[in-house]
Amino acid sequence: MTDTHFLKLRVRDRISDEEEAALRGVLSDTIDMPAGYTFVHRGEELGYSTLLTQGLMARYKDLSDGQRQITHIHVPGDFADLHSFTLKHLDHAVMSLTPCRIVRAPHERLRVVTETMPHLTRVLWFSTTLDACIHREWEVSLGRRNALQRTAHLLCELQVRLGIVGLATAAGYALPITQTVLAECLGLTSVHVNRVLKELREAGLVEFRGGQVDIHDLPGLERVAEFDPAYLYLERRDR
Amino acid sequence: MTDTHFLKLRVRDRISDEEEAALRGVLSDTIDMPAGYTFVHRGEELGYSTLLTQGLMARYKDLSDGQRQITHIHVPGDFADLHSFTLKHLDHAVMSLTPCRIVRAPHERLRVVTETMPHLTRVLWFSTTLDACIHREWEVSLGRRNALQRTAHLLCELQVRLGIVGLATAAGYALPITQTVLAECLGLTSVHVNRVLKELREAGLVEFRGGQVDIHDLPGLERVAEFDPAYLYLERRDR
DNA sequence: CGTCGCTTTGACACCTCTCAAGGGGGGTGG
DNA sequence: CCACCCCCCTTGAGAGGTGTCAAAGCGACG
Repeated sequence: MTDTHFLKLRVRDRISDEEEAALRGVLSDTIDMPAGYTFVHRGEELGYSTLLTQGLMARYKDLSDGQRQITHIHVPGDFADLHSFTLKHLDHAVMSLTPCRIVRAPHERLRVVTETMPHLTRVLWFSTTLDACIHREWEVSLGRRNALQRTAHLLCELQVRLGIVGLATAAGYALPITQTVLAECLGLTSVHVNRVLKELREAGLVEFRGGQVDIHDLPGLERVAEFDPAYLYLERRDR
Repeated sequence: MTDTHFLKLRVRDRISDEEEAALRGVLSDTIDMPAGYTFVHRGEELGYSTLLTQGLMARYKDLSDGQRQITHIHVPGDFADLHSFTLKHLDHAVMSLTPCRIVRAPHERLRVVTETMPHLTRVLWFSTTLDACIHREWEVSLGRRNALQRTAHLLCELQVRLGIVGLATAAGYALPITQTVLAECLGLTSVHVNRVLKELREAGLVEFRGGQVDIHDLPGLERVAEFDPAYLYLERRDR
């Protein structure tokens, strides 16, 4: 069930059998949780990182006036909080957006990896820098793209990221979240997201309904978003 | 001249003499460059990372319509592109905002560190995850804070980050950039940044003029920004 | 069959952008 | 030494994108 993670890693690097075994050895308990459950609170001391194997999760920050900004969406195969290994406690919270299955990776075991397996350590390090690449692209969206482009861009990103782990095709993917959650990713209100989705639908590009994204015109969608997947580092390299 | 970097590291962790020596050994040539010089282009293959010792730099992405989003500002002591060690090539460009002095850290030397010095490796890894923390806070600003709060927040962040390396006090700091650059950080137009700065000035909070930030009311400014420096991880911990 | 959460739509407000013009300061060349 | 120029800052007027408020529709579920 952790195969999605190795799928994701192997898109970007060569992972030896020994490394795969070591990484599997890092993992401990499997836990299931319902949707909408905040299982890492801001500032909380963490002794393990969380590998997501099923479902969608989000990193988010709350503001004093009740607003919320989601800073990252996690798909199966992602370490949701590998960065807590170096940070110790997080500057944000992490919640499940759908029912999720996770596997824990205790930090003391990760530490052993970093002390014995340099290449695998670089692969894990890369994984956190890849998260940062996505953060930067979201900054660009939030800062410079209008609501339509921004929404289209997120849908394109998720198509690629879910596609890597076999959960999306060019025709679409399951995205069982509400328009309100989408709005919290996009720095918009749910009312406006609704209007934008209508516009994308009427343009014949993509339809988001009932937790399902149906892509009718992927090139068209990517054109609207000016989507360039380079920031997702899909090519295989040695780290 | 690389002392600012060790100042920054030592705020967050214990660095042994041996580790300091190893890190100094990683560094090679010192280079000076003028303001406004893009010295890392998007997608370019990189064989070294860049430690900034003097001046300000920015990571940015250009959009097809000529807009630009700055995703991060670097202050002295920062590795501007340590993440290129694991990424190999960057998804964004890096430029000098002011005249800068940098020191290069060849990747093959960094690799030796990651194969022999686990703790120092984690410290370097931490440094890239700290960048990601700042990216996330910028996402929150860009997505949820209005122009006034957003501007105030950036000025607070720079006060702290420059303060760590002795380049800011509670009374202010040098910030020799234009309002246009500020706008490219904040996802605004320079015209609107100008209006916001006027509002902050007339509220008696802060004055930005001639490349100098004069803070007249730091608590007031932090209140407007709802600034909480937790995301900058100012406490010392073992990584 | 009622309730509750999510979606959808409309009218209007407001924040930020766009376009435009003028002012100021520093550098450069005559 | 002065004049000019260029870049940046400043301000105004109007436009437009997104938010706010409100109400109705819809579907899942008990």
